Amino acid sequence: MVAAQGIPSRCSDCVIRRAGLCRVLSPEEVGLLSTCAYHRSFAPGQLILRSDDEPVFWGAVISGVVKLTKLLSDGRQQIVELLFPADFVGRPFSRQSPYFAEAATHTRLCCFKASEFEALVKRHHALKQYMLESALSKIDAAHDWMVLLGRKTAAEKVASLLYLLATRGAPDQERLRAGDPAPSFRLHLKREEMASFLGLTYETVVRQIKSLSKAGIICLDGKREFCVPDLHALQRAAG
Amino acid sequence: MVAAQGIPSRCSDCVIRRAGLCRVLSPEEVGLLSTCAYHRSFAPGQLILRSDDEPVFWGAVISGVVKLTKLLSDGRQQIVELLFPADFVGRPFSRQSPYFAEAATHTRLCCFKASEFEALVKRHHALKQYMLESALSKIDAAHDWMVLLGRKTAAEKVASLLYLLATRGAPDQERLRAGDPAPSFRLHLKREEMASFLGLTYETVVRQIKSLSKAGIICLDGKREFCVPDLHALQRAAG
DNA sequence: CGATCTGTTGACGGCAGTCAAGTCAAGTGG
DNA sequence: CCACTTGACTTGACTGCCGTCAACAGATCG
Repeated sequence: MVAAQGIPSRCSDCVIRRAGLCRVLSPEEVGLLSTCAYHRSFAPGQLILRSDDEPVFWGAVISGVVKLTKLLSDGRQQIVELLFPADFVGRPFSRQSPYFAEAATHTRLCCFKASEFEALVKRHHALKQYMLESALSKIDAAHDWMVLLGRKTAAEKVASLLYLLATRGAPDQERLRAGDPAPSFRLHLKREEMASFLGLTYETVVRQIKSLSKAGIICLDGKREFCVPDLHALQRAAG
Repeated sequence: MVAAQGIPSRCSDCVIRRAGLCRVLSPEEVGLLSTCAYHRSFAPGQLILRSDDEPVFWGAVISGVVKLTKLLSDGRQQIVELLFPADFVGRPFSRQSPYFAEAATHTRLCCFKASEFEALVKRHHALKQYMLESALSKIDAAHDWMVLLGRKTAAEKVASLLYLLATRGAPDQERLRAGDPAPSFRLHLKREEMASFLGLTYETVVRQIKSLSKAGIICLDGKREFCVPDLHALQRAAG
């Protein structure tokens, strides 16, 4: 765990005050949480949590993208989840983190002590209800991703990821919706990270992006800027 | 949903009274639940919940194995989870089931009304805490399976599934542990179901089982009876 | 300027999918 | 009891998708 300067947070004017877990907290509960909360920044590639470590803090993503990864003993790696702003980082009620959490982009977290958060969850039922419903949603998302990993072709996998990032991976105002006039969006992941999330190699990701681009389903502007002329076409390509 | 005879349950002498969600319920809470609980039997292959339907009941597995499956629009299928005795069946706090639930073996469920169970969860904090912790565990398991689907070879996938079934898929007293003297255990899944869970075809599963058997890591007795001479060897073969 | 990181492209090969045929056991019905 | 069907499983031949390996291009940076 890397030492970092703690900046006291003021929740009332926080950009995620009305989203994620903070949304369900009453002003008093936010006050309680904010007494032990502080902000931290992470550079791209920087480790946030180490697998098997006992985490000392958890947090909420304020900005940036966090990837959760697991390793096989011989080094093969799989990204198992991507976290976006307002998502919760950490695994309550376990002594060991089941995965590595790593900043994919420059990332800001609102952190709080693990023990104090667990106590808060146990006492505050709206928060516990939120944690439960959000865990159930994450199970649904994991199941969807298992279908992708087990049954989709490389082309469908890449299309699925681009669709996900276009519709979910950006701040609300930047998200694409059906009918939008082909705005571009920025890809926050490297080719290698896309591959690691999709169960592919990065060469295959490169080839499939090129193939989608040739088919006119996406257009590239540089390496990281995409536009999607027809969101439905992308969705169809995703299977 | 197939009509079936309801049999009033008596929880106190139920085989799963001390496991799963029933374990965390006080006698009074069990009493409350049992007023709306009834047992149902399902034949192998019989549908329990249909994807996109609004479920009218949820339940707990008393005996048997339940598979949760998802479909792609062209019919490709993926099993996303297997449920064993004491596991909870259903997706609370959602109007639509995200998957099909189907009996893999002859199965008995203890069913209760969806609405009454949700109300019970909202009021009883020990139950809500159990549902939360069990949801978080299921996320961990789903993540592990994503690593399998994304990164493991066919041989490792089959070995992983056999390891899982040997150590988790049987009633407590039949589970294998390291050092046990190679007892045999019964495989409850068809080759096709194994393939569907592993992201493979059933021909590949057949070939990999044969290959593990030739390597002496497992031995076959008929098609469904397995023994594992060395559990560690199987674990190593699982990657 | 070289070093490093990220991304691209091509050649080649192998793992696992596809297609097809065949075995075996359990049922079913005359 | 036998002929037939059905479902589960096995095996072989072939193919192709995607992984592997290698070279290279472009950007960034000290």
